[in-house]
Amino acid sequence: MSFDRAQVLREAAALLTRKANASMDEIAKAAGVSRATLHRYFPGRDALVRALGTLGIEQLAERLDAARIEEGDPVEAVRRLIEEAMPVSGFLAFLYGENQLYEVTEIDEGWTRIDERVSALFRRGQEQGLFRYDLSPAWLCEALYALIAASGWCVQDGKVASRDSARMVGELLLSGMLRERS
Amino acid sequence: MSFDRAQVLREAAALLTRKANASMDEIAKAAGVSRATLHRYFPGRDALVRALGTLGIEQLAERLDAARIEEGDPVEAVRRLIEEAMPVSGFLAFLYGENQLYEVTEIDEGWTRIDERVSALFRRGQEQGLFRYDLSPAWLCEALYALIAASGWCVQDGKVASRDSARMVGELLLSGMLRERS
DNA sequence: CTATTTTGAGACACTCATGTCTCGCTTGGG
DNA sequence: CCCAAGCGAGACATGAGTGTCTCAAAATAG
Repeated sequence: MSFDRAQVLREAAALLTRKANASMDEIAKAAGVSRATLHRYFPGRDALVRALGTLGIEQLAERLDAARIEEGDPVEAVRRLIEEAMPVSGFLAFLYGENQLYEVTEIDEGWTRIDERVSALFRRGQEQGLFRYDLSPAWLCEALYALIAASGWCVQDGKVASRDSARMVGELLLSGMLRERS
Repeated sequence: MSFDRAQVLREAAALLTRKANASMDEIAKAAGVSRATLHRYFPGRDALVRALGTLGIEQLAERLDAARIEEGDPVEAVRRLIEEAMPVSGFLAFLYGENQLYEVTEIDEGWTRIDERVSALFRRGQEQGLFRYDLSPAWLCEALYALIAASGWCVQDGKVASRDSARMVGELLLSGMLRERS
């Protein structure tokens, strides 16, 4: 039985999302490895959480690349971004609550880079006259994260179907909850 | 120096929002009381967190009453709700991340009651043809909480001005980020 | 002013998560 | 088949957080 680093990190993220202060023993059990082995690869809780943080950043950055948010129509770019980010919504929900991670410069810088890319998208949409000017890119950025995390929560809770989650987030963020005035 | 229960709970919530696993000693220091006194009124961490949970529920319920969400135009009711809930956004952000609280039946039931009231508001708006039918009340409910919590986070971070936060949430939730089609 | 109550500071033992170690077993390559 | 490497299980000490207690100081009531 070889050590699957990615699998362990996935299980750890899933558990820590549900139970923020789970012990290393619980994490090891959930990941299907012994506490000793877990400690061999992640020497200490900080190392594990930091690895989760950097992995989350990397995955999110990859999704931003895959969504090509710097290209084409901003509205469509936002929809692509949401569609791509939805599979990592669980991860994002975890990172969102682990506010101690922002004290790690490496992770804080990673978030700053991502924030800049997403904010640039919103700014581009504003400059093209598509997005409202009275909602700042920084706020839209945070709102996007919050809605994606919330949708991940809802899916995990059975309140929203998995295949609907991207549309729910996209429609609400872009068009709001009011009916179209025809 | 008398023991101000409400003040202690406020300080505890503020600290625990920033640092989820602060020690009882840190909480006591932040609240300006000794660890012994803190322990006299809240015998154990669970008791403190549970008190925070029930207080949050109570305050939120009071805000729902103050906003009179069962009366008048649903759109205006949503705006009133957001306006009223904003002062407790810090509390809500804390409760949102403390997922262990949902294991306490008392608190879980409190959330269920609040969810029902808010969902009823959204359903009423839908039945009056004001709100979109393709976004479920349950999802709108969660989205509202997420946006309020996110705005509280933004205000605390200096990304959004305090007096703008209610408008930011209300406009985004109701009308979305797209410019009006004129 | 005196008596009662309440609070703060600290000591103490206890629990639990953690870090580290050893040893036996399984797995896979030679 | 044998051997090296990796993993699991568990023991052990350590440290941080916690619950409980005592006693003196401070606040409050009478």
